[in-house]
Amino acid sequence: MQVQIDFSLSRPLYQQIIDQIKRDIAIGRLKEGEKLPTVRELSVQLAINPNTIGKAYRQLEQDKIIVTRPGAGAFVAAIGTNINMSVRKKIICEDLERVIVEAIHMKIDKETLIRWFNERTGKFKFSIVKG
Amino acid sequence: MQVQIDFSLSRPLYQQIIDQIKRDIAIGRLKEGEKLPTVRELSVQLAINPNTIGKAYRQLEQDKIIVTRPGAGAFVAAIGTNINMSVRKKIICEDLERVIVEAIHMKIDKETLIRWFNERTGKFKFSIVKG
DNA sequence: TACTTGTATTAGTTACTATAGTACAAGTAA
DNA sequence: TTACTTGTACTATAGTAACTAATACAAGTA
Repeated sequence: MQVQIDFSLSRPLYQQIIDQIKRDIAIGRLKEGEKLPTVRELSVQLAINPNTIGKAYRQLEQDKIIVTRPGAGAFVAAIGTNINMSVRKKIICEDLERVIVEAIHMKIDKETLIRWFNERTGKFKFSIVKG
Repeated sequence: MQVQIDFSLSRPLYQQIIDQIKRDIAIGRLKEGEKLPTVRELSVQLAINPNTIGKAYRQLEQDKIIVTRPGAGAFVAAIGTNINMSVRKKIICEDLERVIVEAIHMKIDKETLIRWFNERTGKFKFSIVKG
């Protein structure tokens, strides 16, 4: 696994780590059961305090993105959620609307935005369609 | 104009104000040249410190979303940007990817996400297509 | 002239981020 | 068992952002 940290970004370091691990899973680069680097390994590799890596792992564990076992390490969990569907829709749609608003103020026309969206969705590994 | 603040959200108050004004413009509810509530009016209406409203207005002014004139008030500016197209694409696409990653971890399938996206784009007023 | 409006400044509180150092329970491997 | 590794927990500290508070000021309005 390869994690890239950008100290110039305002986004917190622990959040950048979470972002990239979730992205690697979503893109299929990290698969269920695969072992993640240890907290101490990553802290050396990225020259970041171990507590910061630990915070990221703890958050990922809480969100059921990974499963950790002290002594063994951290492993990618199966993708899943027990959040109510209407809540999930609310969260995702609010995020989508925020991007749309941003695009409009950047004078991006509708067709361009839709094209970009379709280009991006193609890069990821979605769950199997229900039914 | 009607602004709703949710103190329970972690999103900063000044950011919520910015979000809503930008959204109202993008949705066509606020039109170019229209006068916004005064800093003091909003601070009373929302029971928020005037400095917080001022911070939101200053940010909007800097982003050229509104034009302010001390003594007169704040007014909606024309939608526009001087940001390079490749930079705009980078920003928007990173935002889109973050939503897609989130959706995948919430086990939303591709077709559903695309449907939601199309539903949302229909609600907004995009710029005229170039060319 | 009297008033309104956005902006600027200083100060204080709270929360978050990141670092530092230490300790511990659970799993691994000899 | 023993020695080691791993994620977690804890305390402490420094820096930054968000918010509030109070005041002042320049520019526009009536």
